Amino acid sequence: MRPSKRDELIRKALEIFYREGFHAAGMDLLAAETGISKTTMFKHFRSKDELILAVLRLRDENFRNWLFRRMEQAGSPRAQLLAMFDALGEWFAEVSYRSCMFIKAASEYPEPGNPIHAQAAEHKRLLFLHLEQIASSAGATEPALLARMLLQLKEGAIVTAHLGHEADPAADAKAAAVVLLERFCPS
Amino acid sequence: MRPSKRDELIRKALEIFYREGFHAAGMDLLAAETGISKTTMFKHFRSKDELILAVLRLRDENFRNWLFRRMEQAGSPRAQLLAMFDALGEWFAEVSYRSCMFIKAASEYPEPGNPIHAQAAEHKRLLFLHLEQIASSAGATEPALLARMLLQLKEGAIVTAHLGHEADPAADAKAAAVVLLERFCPS
DNA sequence: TCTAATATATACAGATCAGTTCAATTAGGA
DNA sequence: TCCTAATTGAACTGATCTGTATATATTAGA
Repeated sequence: MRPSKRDELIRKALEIFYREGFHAAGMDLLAAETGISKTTMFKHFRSKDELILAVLRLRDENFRNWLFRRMEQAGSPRAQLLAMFDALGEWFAEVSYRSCMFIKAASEYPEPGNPIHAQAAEHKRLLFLHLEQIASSAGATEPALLARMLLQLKEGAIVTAHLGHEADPAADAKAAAVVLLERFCPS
Repeated sequence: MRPSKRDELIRKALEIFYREGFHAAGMDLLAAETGISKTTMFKHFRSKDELILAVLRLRDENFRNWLFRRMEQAGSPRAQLLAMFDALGEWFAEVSYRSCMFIKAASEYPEPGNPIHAQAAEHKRLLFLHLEQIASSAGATEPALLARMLLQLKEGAIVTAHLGHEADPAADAKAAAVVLLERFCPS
């Protein structure tokens, strides 16, 4: 029960950073919106950047758990790969949808050497490793290449859902994925 | 010769915003790095947001001119569509590459109603219209769908080139585009 | 009830934020 | 040369930034 305040802070900070942006959301705003005093925040985290890193760790865990579980429900490896885009479609439909937290983090901390940037990159790497394994299970001729292609469609759909005018970016990405699977994943 | 200071400011502000981010780069930093006084900046632009809008207008013009010219050199419509990814590859290889200015703008101004966000979205729309027309010239069965798919690959490659570990995102995207063209663009 | 950890409010430091004011300076065109 | 517009430096406003200091209040276990 003791670390609950810390967890509560991370959880609420995640929502606020996602909604407002990292630079735009100051520590005073976090204190006001979370009801957690600034003193407590800086007792749990030495700096704002460390809080952001903790937020990104939570987001990575939540997002991968959510996505991979949705994919598992689909059954065959091939169906799992396509199910990713169905999950994305549900995500995009949320009214609070505002793109990917890690793309946003990389946008605000553009230097690759920055720890926040590096942690965002690590999330993408973990996604790749998982997709590569599923592509391999699906009997893909080039699992790594197929995984990279599907992930590019995913990132493109995420950006387009936030920035574009298109009706259903997830459906477009899925349709493209079907074609790629036909080519690289003989069934 | 009179509006040169204004143009110079926009041009230099573009580089600084692209490198540092919009929130991270303050007006004082702009004044220090451009050598243009803050007084002059606020005489040309009522606010920082208006300067950002001017920067995005310039970036839109520059980027589309550059990309479309590279594509035109390729010859046939089908080759033009693929040439987009070759151009992306050259862009990604620049040491100063730090993702897409419009994705970054949308990340820092996440509300769709924000004028900066809207202007970034407009850039993506103009890209779509151009690609749709080329896809149509190429005899695509569904030009709009093909254009949306190729653009998703483009955005995905841009994000991956900034945030990923992959060796050559542009080549991956091009390989996927080849497959999509075979399917949607009978030659 | 005592103890020790944890959280609180409040005020503050020092820097930086966007934006303004104003007098002095520079430059171009007639 | 003269006139006008553009630009400048520098100080300034008031708000906000990250982070700290201090003293008080809350909480939970022994």
